[in-house]
Amino acid sequence: MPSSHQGNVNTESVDNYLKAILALIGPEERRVSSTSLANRLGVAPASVTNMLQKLAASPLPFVEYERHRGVHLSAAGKRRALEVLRHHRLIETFLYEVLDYPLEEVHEEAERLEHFISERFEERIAAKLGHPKFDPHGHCIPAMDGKMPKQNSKPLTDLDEQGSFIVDSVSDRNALLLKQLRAHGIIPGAQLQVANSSPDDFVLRTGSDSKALRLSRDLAGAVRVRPAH
Amino acid sequence: MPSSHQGNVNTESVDNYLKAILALIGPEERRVSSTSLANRLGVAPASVTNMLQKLAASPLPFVEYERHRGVHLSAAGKRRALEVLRHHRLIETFLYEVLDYPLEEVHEEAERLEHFISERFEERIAAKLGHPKFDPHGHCIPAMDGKMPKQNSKPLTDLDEQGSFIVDSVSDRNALLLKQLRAHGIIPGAQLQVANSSPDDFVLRTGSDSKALRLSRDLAGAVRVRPAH
DNA sequence: CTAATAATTTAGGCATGACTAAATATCGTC
DNA sequence: GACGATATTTAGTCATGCCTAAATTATTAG
Repeated sequence: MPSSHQGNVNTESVDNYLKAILALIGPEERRVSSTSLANRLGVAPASVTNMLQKLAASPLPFVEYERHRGVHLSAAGKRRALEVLRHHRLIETFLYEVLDYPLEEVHEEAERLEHFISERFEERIAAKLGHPKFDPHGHCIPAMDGKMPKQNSKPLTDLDEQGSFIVDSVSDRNALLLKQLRAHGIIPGAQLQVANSSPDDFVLRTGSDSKALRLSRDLAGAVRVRPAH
Repeated sequence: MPSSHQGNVNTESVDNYLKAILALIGPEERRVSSTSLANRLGVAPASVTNMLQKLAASPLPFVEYERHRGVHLSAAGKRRALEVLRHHRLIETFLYEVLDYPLEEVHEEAERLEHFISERFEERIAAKLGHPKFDPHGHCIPAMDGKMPKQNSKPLTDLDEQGSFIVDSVSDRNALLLKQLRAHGIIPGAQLQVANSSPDDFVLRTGSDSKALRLSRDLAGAVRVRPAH
């Protein structure tokens, strides 16, 4: 029987649903549709409905769900999702800093291990790393109480103006893109001079290199930046 | 669908069966009974039969099994069992050396994580630790090719003679006993002067302490020693 | 060598979490 | 406001890995 804290079942699968919902609600906390969850999780829409019904039916449920109206996290669900996200990002940081993983490989390993580490493991790697605030992709690591500072970065594909920016974060969802970005020196903290931005090509220059780069939309879409103050 | 290398299914559960069989066959490689497996794994005997039949029926099976005659590992099964054991012991060493876990807590965490780490993780922690040969309980860590040097230690409860011994290893199966042993300075490498050995009490003196200790059979049974050369 | 006991296997179920196919709701457009 | 497209849910299956109860096979004592 899988572990539970309060009537809730707490499996790897449930964790993944909660994480996916957290990722999809966005800062405005919209309700999330079954289809978008199914896409994100790589399962059939019917499987999503099934799981959501199960989650919503437990006492102290992790989600609020009404049929045909999408789903949204309860306080307990958000707490759990943030805990798993904290695990994920701490593990990524640990793999990168302590075990010298290449950036593009930390995500997959963290994705597996995040479900199985103990509170002690979490605490120990956090201590070893000096309680980091950001993972190696530049994503913020939720504090133990679930607090996350709000984000003031924008996708590189959404800029209104040209100018000087700092790479805030890079997406961890595609190892290949990540490797290419890294090869161009585009990692969190890097400085970018963003020039022309046509809908399909993003032209810029990095701090380290004097010749201009041209990024595909895919590549640029994996980068978030903030103004170089 | 769970990962597989060669027709074999490769789940946490399967790993645990293989590890348990490996532990129970002993150095003489006896066949293992369903009941002993059931006891070790904490499942019903019928569940064991079920699993063994499934394992034996796959192409390139992990086990050889004939009904009513016990089970034994195939070459592939032994390879897999040793790989998981290597994971387990490397993780224990890592938790102890790098994350400063107390000795008696490494086992439980390793037991969970051993099933989910990648080859890369295994390789990286091994490198970080300088390719250790022994885990913090004093157990030998199988090499990548599965080789294990043979053991020349004996249970403290099985000694023929009194005299001077070195603690070879301590059992990891009971955290409480382990903590008590540690409190008495009985950890791998410690020197022991073994005196009287009645069937129920084991009297000895450690290198570090001048007054004699009296260990219960339970406690003594968790210790293996070798002659102080 | 047989009978009782112990070990093992068979049979039938259950929960989890996926799937497909079919039914039903909702939405956007005319 | 109705209709077709799309999204969602229902219904029915399946594999995994566990369970209990009942049947069967082995072992041991007399």
